[in-house]
Amino acid sequence: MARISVLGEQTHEFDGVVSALDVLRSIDPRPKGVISAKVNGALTDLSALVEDGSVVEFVNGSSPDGLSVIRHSTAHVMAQAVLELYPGAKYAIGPSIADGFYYDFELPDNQRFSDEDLLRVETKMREIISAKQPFTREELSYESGLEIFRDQPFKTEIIRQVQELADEALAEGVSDDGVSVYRNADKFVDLCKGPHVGHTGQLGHFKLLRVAGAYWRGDENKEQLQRIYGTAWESKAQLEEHLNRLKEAEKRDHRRIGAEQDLFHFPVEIGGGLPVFHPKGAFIRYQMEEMSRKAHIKAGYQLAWTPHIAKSTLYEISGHLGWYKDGMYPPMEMEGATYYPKPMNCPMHILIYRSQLRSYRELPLRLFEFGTVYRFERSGVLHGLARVRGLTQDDSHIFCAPSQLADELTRLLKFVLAMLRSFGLKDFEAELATRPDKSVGEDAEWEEATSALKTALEASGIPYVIAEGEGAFYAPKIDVHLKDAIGRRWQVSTLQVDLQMPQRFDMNFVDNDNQRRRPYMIHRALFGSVERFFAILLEHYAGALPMWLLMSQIQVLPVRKDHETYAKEVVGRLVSAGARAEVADATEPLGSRIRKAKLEKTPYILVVGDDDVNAKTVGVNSRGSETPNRGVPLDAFVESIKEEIFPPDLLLETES
RNA sequence: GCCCGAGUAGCUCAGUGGUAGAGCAGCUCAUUCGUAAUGAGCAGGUCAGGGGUUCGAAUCCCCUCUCGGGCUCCA
Repeated sequence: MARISVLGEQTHEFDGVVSALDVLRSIDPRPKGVISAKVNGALTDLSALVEDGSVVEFVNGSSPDGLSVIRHSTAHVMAQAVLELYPGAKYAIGPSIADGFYYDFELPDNQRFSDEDLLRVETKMREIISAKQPFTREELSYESGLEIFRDQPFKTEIIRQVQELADEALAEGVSDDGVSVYRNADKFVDLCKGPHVGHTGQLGHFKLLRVAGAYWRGDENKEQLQRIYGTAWESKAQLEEHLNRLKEAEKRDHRRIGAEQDLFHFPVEIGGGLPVFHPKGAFIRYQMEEMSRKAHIKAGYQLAWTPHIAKSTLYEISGHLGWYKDGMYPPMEMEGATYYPKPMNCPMHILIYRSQLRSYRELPLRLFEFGTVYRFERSGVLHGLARVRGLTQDDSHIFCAPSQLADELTRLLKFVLAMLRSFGLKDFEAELATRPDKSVGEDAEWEEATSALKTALEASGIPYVIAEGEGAFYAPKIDVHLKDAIGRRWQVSTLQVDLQMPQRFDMNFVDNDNQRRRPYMIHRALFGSVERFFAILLEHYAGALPMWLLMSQIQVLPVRKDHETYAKEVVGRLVSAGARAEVADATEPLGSRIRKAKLEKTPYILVVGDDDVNAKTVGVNSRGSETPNRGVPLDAFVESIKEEIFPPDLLLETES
């Protein structure tokens, strides 16, 4: 007799041994969509036996756990297909990942996958899927495992490393008692912890996406394997939706929009990762920066300005030459001194602080600068504006008394979120990154700084997770992530409590008891880098940026040449109301000019013809709307756009 | 940096060993039009660069550069 509770239902009783599947069938003779089970909270095969007294929960293919099982099983099918097509291929690991899966291979004779090969692999996978091969689990000793995989160096390496890599190996199917493997129909066996779907027929809504290189165990000193990425879903509809999302993401690619809208480019003559901004792009930057500067000044920051290069001494004191020399541009020699392009602004801001004796009355002292820094990024990591070699940080350094730390961080995080929200971004998550293994400083300091960051996070009300050991070597930090319009996460702002620089630069202030004390230092980038934030905005808005950022907000289109006088009058009204508007001369047909203006994503296209000249009206085409709104009185239109032509007023938002 | 892929007009692309092509964009002229492409003409190329094979190379081979997808890295 076995008594099994089903989550959300009553307890069932069975004679003898039962599997999760038996339990499921006792509830529903023809269950649909269930592909896995959780027994006492642990994800397991439906075929797994369930002990007396267990609590069982069934996992649907559309749930996150269910999708992960489908993806992992699809990865196995892919490995089976590759091994059949390439006898002698070595296979490494094949986990499920966000939206899909991958599997790493080493093909015999140094063969490489091509895009056509992916189609062949897909075809083979579909054969395996139609064959409805069952996934069967076996538990083996280490010795049997090593025997089965004697020709598979990656598998045997995983098994052998069980002692020193116990945790990692656990995820690959190695446990203290031995190893588990999964077989499909005697044709394929893989070292695997599971669970899997019952048989391959439960799979099928997948697509192989691309082939890429990947290092064995993620170590660039080890061999490079070939990785195939794929995506897999429970239903055809979900798969198609995902493929559409990928297409949508491609359309939103900021590099594509940047070219289409003539915003920026990367001249080869200048070098990789070094963008130039064209007039329209530069105007957007200008608006971003001006809005930000004004907000900072209102929020009690003082502006700073610092040069682009400095003597090596500065970076010896700051420690950058010790920790990050590889990421710095190489030095220049001049008159016996060695200069480096700056990789960070903080040492220079510290020198401003240190230029005089500071009183506790001056604290918190908040310095702010759009500081351009240069970092040597390896060629393969460059990615449009999102990863460049010359970037402008909206960088601030706040120096405060220890007692002010928690309040200052709370205030700062609120400011950061208000600024991000004023760009129309709404969905935030944060990570609190704690002390890494490779770090400097006293435990007590780390403890204090980390707890101050936590206080700020709690006060902000945004969700956060702890990223254990992910802090910088000198500081715990908060990283703010945002979700864009199509659900992608981007890391933007970072707040760090520096435990090193104040000591390295021997900073101090005179406290109210006339004693000299060490100030605390907070580093903060809000956009992160202006370039990257620019890219995020372009992708979030799919190129249709908020009106206040744009150089051209309104285009006025006279129907015929003889309407141009009135069109100019309209532009005059708009400009005196503070908008940026221009006339598109009637040299081309109206339809053609409308099309052009719409492709440029102009927020408002005003068409003026005979009726409008007589009635002092405009025909309004709003961005995103298909149908024009004709005969709008000019005064009413000007009134309606009064808000959106100007940058949002951040101070109002921070106070509310 | 490493693996794979791709570079043809400003952009999107066709051209697989035999005279370098189209559409859009640009320029000129004509057209004056009420909501997503008016017409005609002109101009535009070291086929990424270099080397090789060949009677002949955009096309085949080698090297380099740049870009893309990943990996590693990201103060």
